[in-house]
Amino acid sequence: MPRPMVTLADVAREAGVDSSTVSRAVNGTASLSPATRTRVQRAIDKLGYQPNRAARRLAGGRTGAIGIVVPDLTNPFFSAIARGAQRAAHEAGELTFIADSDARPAEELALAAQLARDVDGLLLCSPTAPTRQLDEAVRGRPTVLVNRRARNRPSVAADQEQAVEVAYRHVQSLGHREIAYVRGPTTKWISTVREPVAERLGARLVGPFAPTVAGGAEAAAALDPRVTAVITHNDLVALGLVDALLSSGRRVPDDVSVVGCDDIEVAALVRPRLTSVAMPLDGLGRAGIAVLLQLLSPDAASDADAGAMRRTLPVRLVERDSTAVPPAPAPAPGP
Amino acid sequence: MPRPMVTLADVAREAGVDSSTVSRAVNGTASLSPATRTRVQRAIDKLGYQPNRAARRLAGGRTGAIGIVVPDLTNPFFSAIARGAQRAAHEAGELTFIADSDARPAEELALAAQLARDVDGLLLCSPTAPTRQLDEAVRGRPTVLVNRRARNRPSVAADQEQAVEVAYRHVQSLGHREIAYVRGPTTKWISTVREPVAERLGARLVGPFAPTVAGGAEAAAALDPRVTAVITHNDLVALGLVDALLSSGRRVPDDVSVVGCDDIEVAALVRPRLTSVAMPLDGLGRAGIAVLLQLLSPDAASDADAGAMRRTLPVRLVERDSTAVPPAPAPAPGP
DNA sequence: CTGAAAGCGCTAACAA
DNA sequence: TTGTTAGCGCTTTCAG
Repeated sequence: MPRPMVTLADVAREAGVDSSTVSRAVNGTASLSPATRTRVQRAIDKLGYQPNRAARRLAGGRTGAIGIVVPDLTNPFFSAIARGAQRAAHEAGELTFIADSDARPAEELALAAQLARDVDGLLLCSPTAPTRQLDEAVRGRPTVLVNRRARNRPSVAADQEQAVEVAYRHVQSLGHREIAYVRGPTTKWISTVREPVAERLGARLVGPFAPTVAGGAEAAAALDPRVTAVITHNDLVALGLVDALLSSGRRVPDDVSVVGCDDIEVAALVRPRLTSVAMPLDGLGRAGIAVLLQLLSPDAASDADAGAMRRTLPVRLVERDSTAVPPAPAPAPGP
Repeated sequence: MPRPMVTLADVAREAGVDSSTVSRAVNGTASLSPATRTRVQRAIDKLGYQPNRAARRLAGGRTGAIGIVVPDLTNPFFSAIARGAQRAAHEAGELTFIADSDARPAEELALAAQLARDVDGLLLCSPTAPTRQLDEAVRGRPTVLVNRRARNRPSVAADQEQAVEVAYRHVQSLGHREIAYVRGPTTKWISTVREPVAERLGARLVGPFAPTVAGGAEAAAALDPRVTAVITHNDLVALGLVDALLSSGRRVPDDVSVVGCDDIEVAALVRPRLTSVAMPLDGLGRAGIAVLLQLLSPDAASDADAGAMRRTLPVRLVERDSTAVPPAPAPAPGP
């Protein structure tokens, strides 16, 4: 039988004090005499009191919960970020609610809006909706963007410019000259920073394609045959690309080298093992929570400072078996 | 600027009725005259009213939220179930909160207990804590177990006996005679039903090992060299096993055939493509929500009926490249 | 069919 | 340092 819930009033009665005193004891809102403090604590322990989140929120207090919105939990990229965030939050004593927007901007906004009413702060992972609309959805709740930047809003992201550069330099140093970059969804922030870099470096852009295994297969079909090295939007695309390439009789890395992005777990499991640019997934989640907690802290930074709260995490190339020196060029016409 | 929240009272004022009337209109709790109904609806639309979940819960009503607890979101098995569940819930107009227990029973109980206070019902995926403790944690909130059974409690699960059988029959029909089953964690419900079946069929049990890629690698080392076919606890184990086998110079499927379980997405991406027993992941999530919604419905089944609410979903073998006929046996000593 | 009124459990002034 | 007093927004008797 579900025992009746223990309330503040119950504890107060047990301890022989007023419920507001118990509240203060629980929240550390004011200083109490050591005597009552221990008396209250004993009552709490005896009764097994647990604060009621709904009541707290209704009364305008903190709930101790953080909301996390991700586009797709089945994407290892996001589940890794979510896991890192959740762990960091729990270590700080905060509960997390995760919600999956199914990569639909409307859903993303709806979820953010819903969650915003029930939690103290929000972590929005790779949100695609316009900043303006995001603002409206969260209605002033402290929010940090993960893997996306926006003017004057707290955010944490991996160094995307570095990601492209490190991948490009790698294949370039191997001797490749015809290098392609497979574009992901154009609306993503990540694309807007990567693609100019890729272009400047001299890569030829192909796509855009969906950031999925299926997208990678499509990209394979669209690839110029002269290209000997490909850098992809993410590992999923790389996986689909490699798979399609192999199926069509081309060898990896003998005929074409492939570099993925994100270094998700399976990258190390497939054959050939995928060379990939490792993103600090766990770190992104943790850093996101760290920033959010700071925003939430009583001595909260002013709104002005909040804009300055951006964190950029470095990436790292993990070299495996999907990259090698380019095939010998067709013999040039004799002199 | 975050506009002030629109409340029932605001709507009531706008419509010229009492707030209780608006409440009734919103919840369909009682019959209203068509006239007021439309008047209220118009006011709601005009003001953009959204019910406040915390207030609802505090007042003892439904919140329209469902909690989902999974052991590990980075495990594709669970993220697929969670996705299915979330979609089904959203289609029914329910919000979902997902929490990851990090595969720790204590955490699992804590999360269930926390969530139980904020949602209408719970979906517990592959919970490992004892039934008694789970009961205590959810405190009478409608709860359905996914991928785990317990006496007299609503649950949905894949047909695990069939899973072992179908895998075993497959390699057996290929001609294998020395067949091993790699055990997962012994405390899992799934293990308690599968292992007796495997044993009865004639498989030799090895393990237990962790249900991870690393566990698979360990299993490879522990494998009797005479074994020509292996059925694993899940695909992750199969992946690790295959990888270790290949690294140690044995060929798959030429020397040893491997059958995974769950048919997670990467099973089709690795080389050799993994033969696997597909579990109805999306279906499990959806079925779980379906049962839960039924439990939640006003004409809720009595507790007695609840125990009868179990659903078993069929599995299906997906044959790929990791299984083949066994290698020719070493020539027997001549007659 | 609809209004009035009493809380749900908690926090936050405001007094004392 | 502690008690008193209002609500937070909503559901739900109980009248009418």
